[in-house]
Amino acid sequence: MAMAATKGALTRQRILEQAAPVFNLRGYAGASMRDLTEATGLEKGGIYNHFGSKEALALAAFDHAVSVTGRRLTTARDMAEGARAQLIALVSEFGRWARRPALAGGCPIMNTAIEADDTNPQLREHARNAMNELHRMIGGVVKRGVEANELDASVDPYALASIMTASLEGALMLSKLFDDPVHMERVVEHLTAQIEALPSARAAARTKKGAR
Amino acid sequence: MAMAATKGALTRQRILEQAAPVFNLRGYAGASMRDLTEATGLEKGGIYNHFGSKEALALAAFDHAVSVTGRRLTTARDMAEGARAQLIALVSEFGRWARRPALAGGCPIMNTAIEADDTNPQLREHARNAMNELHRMIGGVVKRGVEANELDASVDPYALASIMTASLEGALMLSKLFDDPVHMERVVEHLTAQIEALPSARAAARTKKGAR
Amino acid sequence: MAMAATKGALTRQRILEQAAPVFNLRGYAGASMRDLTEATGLEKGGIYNHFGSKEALALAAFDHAVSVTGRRLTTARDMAEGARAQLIALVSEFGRWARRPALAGGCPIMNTAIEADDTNPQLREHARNAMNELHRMIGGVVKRGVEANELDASVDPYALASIMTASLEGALMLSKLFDDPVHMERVVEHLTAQIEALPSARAAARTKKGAR
Amino acid sequence: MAMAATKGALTRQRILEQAAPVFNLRGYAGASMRDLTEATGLEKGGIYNHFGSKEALALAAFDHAVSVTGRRLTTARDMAEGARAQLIALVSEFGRWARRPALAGGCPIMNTAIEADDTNPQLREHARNAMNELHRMIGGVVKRGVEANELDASVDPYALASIMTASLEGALMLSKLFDDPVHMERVVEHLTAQIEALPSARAAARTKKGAR
DNA sequence: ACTAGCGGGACGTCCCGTTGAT
DNA sequence: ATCAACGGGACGTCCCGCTAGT
Repeated sequence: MAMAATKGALTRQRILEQAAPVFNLRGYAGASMRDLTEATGLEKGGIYNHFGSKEALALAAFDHAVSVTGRRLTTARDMAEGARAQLIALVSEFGRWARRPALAGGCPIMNTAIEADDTNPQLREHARNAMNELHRMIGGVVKRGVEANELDASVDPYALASIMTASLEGALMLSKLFDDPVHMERVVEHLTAQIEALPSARAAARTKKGAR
Repeated sequence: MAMAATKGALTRQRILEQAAPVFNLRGYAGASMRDLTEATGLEKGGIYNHFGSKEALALAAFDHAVSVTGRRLTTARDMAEGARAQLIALVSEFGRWARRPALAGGCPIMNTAIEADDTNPQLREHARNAMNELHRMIGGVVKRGVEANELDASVDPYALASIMTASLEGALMLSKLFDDPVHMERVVEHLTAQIEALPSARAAARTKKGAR
Repeated sequence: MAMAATKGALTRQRILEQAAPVFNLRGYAGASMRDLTEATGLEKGGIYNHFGSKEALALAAFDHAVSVTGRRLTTARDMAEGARAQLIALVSEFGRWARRPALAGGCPIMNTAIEADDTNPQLREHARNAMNELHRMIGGVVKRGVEANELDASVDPYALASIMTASLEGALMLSKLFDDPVHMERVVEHLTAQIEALPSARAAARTKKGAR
Repeated sequence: MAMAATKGALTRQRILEQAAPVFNLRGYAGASMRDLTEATGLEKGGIYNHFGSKEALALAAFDHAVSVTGRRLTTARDMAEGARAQLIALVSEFGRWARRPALAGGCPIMNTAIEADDTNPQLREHARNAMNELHRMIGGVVKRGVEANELDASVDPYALASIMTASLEGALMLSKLFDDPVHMERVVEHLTAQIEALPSARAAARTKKGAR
């Protein structure tokens, strides 16, 4: 039973892997079924066996792309210890994508946000969810840093998340546009300095403990 | 009369004004000639009298959009005095667009950069030029601030420009995606603080002189 | 004054003469301004000086065509004496058009009736008026024949008119379609026999006068 | 299945049925693709899948129209017995069309003959064929009447056909133009009388035998 | 009366996304 | 999974009827 589904599921997976970069490079409006058949090596009918419409395939391919890139970030984060180190690991991993993209075409979340926000509610919803995950990933690191008395409680987790997300995504866009990683490098450097300069909780703790 | 060629030019201008938001909202691949005829009130023939192709119209509409939004920024800049004030004025004007877009659909430069960077060399070139202008606008303010002994020479004009551009564009994307201006507000606040904290030239001079 | 209008009026007349066969051959929808400029040797502006629209020119050209062909019929009629002879003259003249059209393209009234009856109320109205004239021309000959005691009062002028008009127009269509005058010849022969066989008034008169 | 090709053929048929009255009403030059898409409910692509060009569709629609109207005539003919009765049945059926057209817009053969004779050789050829059929339908009834010793051999089948066709077509045109069936009624009455008065073969035989 | 150019829109090709038969 | 065919509609060319400027 589980095996019966296996072959089809593999094909489905293969389609997603090969369709994701196509959508990410050409956009959802710009990618044609022809582009997809060429990328997958399947005929249209073959694709339609697994996805009811181009729209459904686009959504699944987007989710696939997000999960791939997301995994890269969580892995990077998990290899570091301490809030500042984890934040810097995230910045650093994302920054690397200016030279070696995690997925051809750039960040799928930003690409989809830009293309779909005014035109495709379904895709926009997926993009919102994905961006939220990224946001929460960063905010979560900060939160745990505060809880672990590593960062001062005055650090607003989601303000920092907004700033980091915005500048990293913006920098990726700039570096892709100019085909020049320098923009990303500047932003990475800036963010790293900001993160290192985040106020430590020790002072507050000391105040509390040793006060009076 | 000298003004003989007027009528056609007016129509051309009208087309640009009405086509620009269409392209900016739907993307260049997503905007159909039908969308454009509906937006302009002209039929295909009427449009093709003024632009040789949809591509040519897209380029002209992009340039028009850029010049409109660019003018907003230069105006804001010119109403302030001093490098820091001008930088803050730019940030503030751009930040306003999260609530009241200068052009329906967001920043045309970012939108076009995202859509066209992998697919449309012509558009990408225009987007590069436009982004370069923005970059130079910010860098220029810093440079003149240094020359006027207002900012310390250690401030790298183009590093700051990359950081500001990236985070503003990224923030606009976030606020549009979530339909929530808070992301832009956080970034504006952050950038404002950064700008205010830029080292003054006097301090550096004093330090040099009075050191030891 | 009268002379001042002369040159323009001549041009107007020339346009009508050269436009009429174009419309009659190609139809009003099928004739383009280009066809008309080529036929007249004028540019579009030249024609529009004399006619406010293609529609207006078409109406005038139709009326011109009708007056030309109508004149041929009245002339033929007026060269004969007596009702039967006049009717036969009309049939004969119309019949001649199968071999030598009075106007290139056939009978403008029928052509216009066929083309315009469902689509162009203005043209249809002109066609109705023209056809009515033809009808009255035939009916008038019969009427006067009855009044002159040449034909029996039992002859219905307008029934005969309908029959003659219908079969002559139909025959012209057939002969044009097949490029074969035989159809017209058969109808002319038939109508001539019918006309000759129309009951004379003498019998009725005699009856009246010498009745028992 | 054997019926595999069914769907497309049905659509093709539907297009013909809905395009035929459009062409018949507006003419072949006057009917636009837009008129046809509106009438058929299909878009251009849908129509061009089934017909290679507007011209090809026009020809097929004409043939369809002719076959529909032709069938009406053959049915009427076949419900009568004897040459005279069959001729009268044909006249009567055709005459009915002045009040209730067999096809919106009148007789497609005449309409096409008038529009296409000077401009469209292909359509003219189809019109010739169709008119020939009608001609032969009438002539055939007469011929068989002669062979069956019902009509005298002196009756010329094709002369009668010309006269009947011409006057019926002409009468239909008149009644449509004036929106008044009286013209058709007069012609139907006239033709009916003519048909009834056709010399019988018996009379001729008797004459021959019993002459002098 | 000519000329250039306007805005309109018909036309037909091409390819899109989708379906169904095999 | 393939393949052929379907209906849809975007695209751009071309020419239409008409206007304005000279």
